[in-house]
Amino acid sequence: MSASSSHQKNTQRERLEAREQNILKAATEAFSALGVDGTTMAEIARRADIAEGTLYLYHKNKQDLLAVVVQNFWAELTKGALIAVDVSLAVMTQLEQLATYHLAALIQQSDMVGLTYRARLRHGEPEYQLPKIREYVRVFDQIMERGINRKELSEAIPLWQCRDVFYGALEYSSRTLLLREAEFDPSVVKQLLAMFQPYTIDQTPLIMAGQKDTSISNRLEKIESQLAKLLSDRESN
Amino acid sequence: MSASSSHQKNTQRERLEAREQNILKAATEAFSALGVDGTTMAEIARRADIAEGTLYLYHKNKQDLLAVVVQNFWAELTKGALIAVDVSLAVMTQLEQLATYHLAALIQQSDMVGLTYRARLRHGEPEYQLPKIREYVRVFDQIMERGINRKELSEAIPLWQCRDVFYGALEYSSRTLLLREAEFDPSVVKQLLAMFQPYTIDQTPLIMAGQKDTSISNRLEKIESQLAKLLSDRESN
DNA sequence: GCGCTAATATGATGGATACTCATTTATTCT
DNA sequence: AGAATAAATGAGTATCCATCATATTAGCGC
Repeated sequence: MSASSSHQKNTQRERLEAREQNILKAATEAFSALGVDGTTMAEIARRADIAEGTLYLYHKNKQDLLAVVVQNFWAELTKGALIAVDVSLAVMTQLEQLATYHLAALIQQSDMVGLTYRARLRHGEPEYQLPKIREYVRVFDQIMERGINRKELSEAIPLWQCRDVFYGALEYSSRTLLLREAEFDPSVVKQLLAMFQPYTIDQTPLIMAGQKDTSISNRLEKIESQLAKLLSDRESN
Repeated sequence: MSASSSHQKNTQRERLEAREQNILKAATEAFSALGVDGTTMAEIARRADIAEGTLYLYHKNKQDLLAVVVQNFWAELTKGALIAVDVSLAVMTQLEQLATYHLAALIQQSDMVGLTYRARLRHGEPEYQLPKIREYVRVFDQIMERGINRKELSEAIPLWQCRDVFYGALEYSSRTLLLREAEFDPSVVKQLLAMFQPYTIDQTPLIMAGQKDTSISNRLEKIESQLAKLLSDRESN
């Protein structure tokens, strides 16, 4: 094989790949700016600088294109989440990092959340979850598993229910913040994490700057036993 | 006024009202069964047994009709919630009732949740919340207020964040349950309520079997009084 | 009851858009 | 270079939302 032919083939493939990316970008921007119904296939084609018919060589239909856009969004989000979380830190800190990242992303790209709901709605099929969202959600699961392995979290922790509380609360909070036209609010994350405290088995106090602090019930138990001892000593006198 | 003329006028109004209800019912069933995109205005008209053009005498357009359908759903849900909650019981029990009712409704009418997301999406307007949903959400707020007034909940409770956790978690959980094709699961409610325990000022232990235990502030108060006694005893010696 | 007026209902029609397909253009292989 | 294959095009089609001129019905004074 000659270098030139190889090169040619390469650039050809690259051109196809580039076009694919072009379409993805054009569609993402259009959907995001104009909404699904406000975006015509003609508009996407125009933005990607191709003919309308060409779109259908890359994507079966509009719904399919939307699904790809949304999947791509969540895949990117997963990448960012993995970077945002520092596995060397305490798991509660990791959760805080993930929650902060997640909430900020939802607020900043709220339009994508709307598109996600729209993409899920494939009528007929029995409520299907996009695979890339599944992957994203697993970031949380991995942190929790780490926590259990490291004995920082109780083994009895109801994993999937915690996950639902975590993502559900953040999603709802992002909507609330947007409705109030408010910015990112760290207290949301703080409050949410506080509700997970009962599941922690804390060894070291540290963690969570600004957070008053950690496993209160653990410390309470210690105080209670000390007090009980003092009182019983007193009585015996 | 003659009885007959009054009656006539009445039936005329009633007929309009009945038609309105017919349209609402037809639209609700169609949207629910076929999805927004799968439902044509012609189909709704057919189901309501009127001409297509007549629809537009009652509703400006499809989006508007969808909004009415969704609003009606949440209004009905509010009625049900008010019945499901027994204000004479402890607030945590009321929360449990509301959570149970809410989760069951979301599962049973999951299609309506999808329609709700779709109805919210009015592009251009800055993320607007449907008034009837606002009313529904207030059911939670009222319970919480009662709890504070009755001293069953801490005054320091972050109300709107708790609300977001409550509804967010339940909404997310309903999706999870549906994906697993599972039924209503009371443990979801139990776990969620357990996370609210730290905010309770419990006078009586009861509530929530399985929950390890209860009000930290209660324990703190006890400790504080014991400590104070100890210290004052010490000083008097 | 009988016109007259206002309110209500209708469905054919226009305009817009998602998707198809016959044709054209580009690329690869010999 | 030329045949064969792959990719791209955009005019055409079917569908659907929304409108509006026309038709039907109801209200009401006489």
